[in-house]
Amino acid sequence: MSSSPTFRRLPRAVREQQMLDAAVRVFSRRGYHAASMDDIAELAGISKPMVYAYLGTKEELFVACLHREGTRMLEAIAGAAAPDLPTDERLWRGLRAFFGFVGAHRDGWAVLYRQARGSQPFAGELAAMRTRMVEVVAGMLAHALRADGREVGETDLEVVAYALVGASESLADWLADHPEADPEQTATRMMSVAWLGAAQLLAGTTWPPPQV
Amino acid sequence: MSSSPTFRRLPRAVREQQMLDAAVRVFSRRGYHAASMDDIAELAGISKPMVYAYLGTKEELFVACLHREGTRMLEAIAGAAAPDLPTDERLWRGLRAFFGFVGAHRDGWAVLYRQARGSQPFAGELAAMRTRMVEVVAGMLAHALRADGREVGETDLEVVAYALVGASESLADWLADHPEADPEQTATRMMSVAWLGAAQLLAGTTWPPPQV
Amino acid sequence: MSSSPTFRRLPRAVREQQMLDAAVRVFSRRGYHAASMDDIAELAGISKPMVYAYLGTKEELFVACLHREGTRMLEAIAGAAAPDLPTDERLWRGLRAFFGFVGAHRDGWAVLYRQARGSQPFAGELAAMRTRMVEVVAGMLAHALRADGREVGETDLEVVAYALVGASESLADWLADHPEADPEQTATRMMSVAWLGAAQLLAGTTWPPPQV
Amino acid sequence: MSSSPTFRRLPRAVREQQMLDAAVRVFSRRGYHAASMDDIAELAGISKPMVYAYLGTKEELFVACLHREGTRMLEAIAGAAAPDLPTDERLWRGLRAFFGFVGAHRDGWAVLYRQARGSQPFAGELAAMRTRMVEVVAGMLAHALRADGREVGETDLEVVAYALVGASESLADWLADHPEADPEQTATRMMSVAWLGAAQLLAGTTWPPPQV
DNA sequence: AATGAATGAGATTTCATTCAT
DNA sequence: GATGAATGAAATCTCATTCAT
Repeated sequence: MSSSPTFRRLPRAVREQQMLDAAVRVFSRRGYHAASMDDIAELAGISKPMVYAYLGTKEELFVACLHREGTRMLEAIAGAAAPDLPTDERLWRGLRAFFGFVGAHRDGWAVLYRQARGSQPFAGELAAMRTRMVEVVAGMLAHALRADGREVGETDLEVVAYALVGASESLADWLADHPEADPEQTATRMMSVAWLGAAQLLAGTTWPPPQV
Repeated sequence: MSSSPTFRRLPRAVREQQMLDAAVRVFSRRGYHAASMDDIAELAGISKPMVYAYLGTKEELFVACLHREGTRMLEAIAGAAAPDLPTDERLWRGLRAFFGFVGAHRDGWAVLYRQARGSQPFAGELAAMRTRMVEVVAGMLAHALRADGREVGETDLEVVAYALVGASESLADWLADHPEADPEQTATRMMSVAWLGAAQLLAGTTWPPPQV
Repeated sequence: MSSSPTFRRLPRAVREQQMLDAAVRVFSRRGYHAASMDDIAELAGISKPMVYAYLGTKEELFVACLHREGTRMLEAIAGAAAPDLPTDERLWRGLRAFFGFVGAHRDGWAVLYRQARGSQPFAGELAAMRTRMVEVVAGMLAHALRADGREVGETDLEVVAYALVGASESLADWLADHPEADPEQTATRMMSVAWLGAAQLLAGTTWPPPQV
Repeated sequence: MSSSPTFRRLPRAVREQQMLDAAVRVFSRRGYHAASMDDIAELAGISKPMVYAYLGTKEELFVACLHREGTRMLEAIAGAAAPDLPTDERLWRGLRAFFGFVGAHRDGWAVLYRQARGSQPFAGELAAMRTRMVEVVAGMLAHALRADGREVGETDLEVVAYALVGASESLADWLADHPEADPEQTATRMMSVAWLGAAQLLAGTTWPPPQV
């Protein structure tokens, strides 16, 4: 009897995933503040004290969501942009993976990320993820530069990467607001802007053009 | 005597500005939810009921802040980017004005804007401002294209503008997080990416390169 | 110039009536508590401090409304039920006047009265009005009795009068809730119950019938 | 030990009754608006959030009180007025039960009922209870009529029932204001008026008498 | 392991009411 | 006489969080 086929006492790891699933949904739909721990516990089909026991405070719970979804997204991107490909191909595949992910998990990353921006409590986690993201992009660019025998200041690199990441996020929003749009085509458009702009920049072309 | 130096009973318009000033500061520093109406009233040197009487609900108050700061910023940009200049010059001056504004009002627009993203109640106001912004940028690009005798689909234009706006917002964040950074130089960097990328794109170059 | 044909500075009495008109309307429509002094002042086309200066506190203002409307109603009844008529005729005319008044001033009587019931602050005024009312009815009954050479205990008289007044009030509510109903017919129905019941009672018939 | 005499953590049903008891008292004594949720919670010996958790909004709480007390009273009346008794006996027992109930629970039904009248939010509940009450009375009258082979229009019946209910309520008020009065005697007085009046009316006697 | 019961603390909002001009 | 400006005080409601079973 205790070993009934419908498990009540699930192993901890499974329960935690259920809770995170519920939390991501509720946070996404209602926003961080409007979401209540009651809502989350109810959607997870579990009592509130369990949520606290397993995942801690509301803030900690949100960070956990952020972490899981962010990691999933980074993995999707990293898995697509294999390091042995040429840089433009890597960038392209990375962007495609990014927009694909955003399109597929409308509940997930992008929404959480938007919630987190501008809320001090999450600055730490946010900064960490952004850094990981920027590092990936900057890494690609640096690799291309080195292959080309060129050198660029670190700050320059960071800023460019930042701009690319920001542009992508912005288009992710645009995509979220235009459900009929095609993620693939959006990725193509972003790639055009990014690649052409970044390529030129890294090739040494600058603005304003050198005054003769 | 009648013009006593300690003013009580100020006219409505003055008080409203004081309140908005206070509200912008508090919202920026603590975030929308953590900010309390008590805090705002206290900083404005007035009692809470006055805030409600003049500016309405907390939500309405935030929208009012958003509106005032956004309008100020748009005016700063529009004032800098005179329509009779060449496009690259307009874009450059616009960006310089934008980053200058963000650098000078670190409490203002950019932070509020971040708060508002992802909060449904502000979606309307936000969309309106983003639209105004995108229109300005898209207008510049379209002008340049037409002057060049080229034609580009409206969606393409919108997406590119979106990407540029997003990239700029992202760098504004970066600027806010790096107080030692120079707004002017940040503008230059952004201009490089934007102009070179957009210019190429609009010039007809696309990615991927046509396969031979 | 000061004697412009459109009077701004109205004599006090007129202003007070305007305010009372506005107050009766607002109290009736929204209920005592939901009605705000702002609403009343606005509808009266005057500033709030004037309301306070002329008619005092919100509570006092409500009592003033109650008083004015109640007096009007009592006058209407008293005017209809001339003391030199036979008792049944007086009662009938009184009831007809009462239901006519209620039908005509649905805002005034019914709602004000309903508001006031059960609110301690107005118990005093209310009790006074009910007493006046009960006295009138009891007076009619006593007159009829005396004319008939019969005597009835004072408490009995009061209680019967109370019951009649209560029944009338109840039908007044019913009338207020059934706008299609005819006040005159309602008065007739009430008269039937009242007269037949009271008449029998006063005639010496009682319930239960004397056990043989 | 487990059944410690100082109970904390009572089961929900018990706490709900405690809260309703407290709410009825506070609402009765202070009136709906003057009553604060703090007062009620304190009298119930519990914290405010529990009241909200179990019984909802202040409005809902008041409706719950109304419902409980109204049901109790109707049950007291229905239990006393057994359907197999002759009509006058049923009416008499019903009235006695009514005045007995009102006399015993001076805090309860009658006072709440008065609060509710004229407040829109409670119109629904109120109408329902009044309807139940009127139906009971009208049922008695209709039964008597049918037994007598007579027929009366439905509206007539409703109006008469209304008048009787109103008269009873009014005497209930009178009883509440005269603590020394005897409920039983008050019931007798009401019965006299009601029965004699209604009996005559239903017997076909009307007012005015047919003009010869 | 799991949960119903319970609460401290604080937020927004609304009014009646009064200065000061 | 008349009013815009201003506020003290309070009420409702919600939540994250924790006992005790």
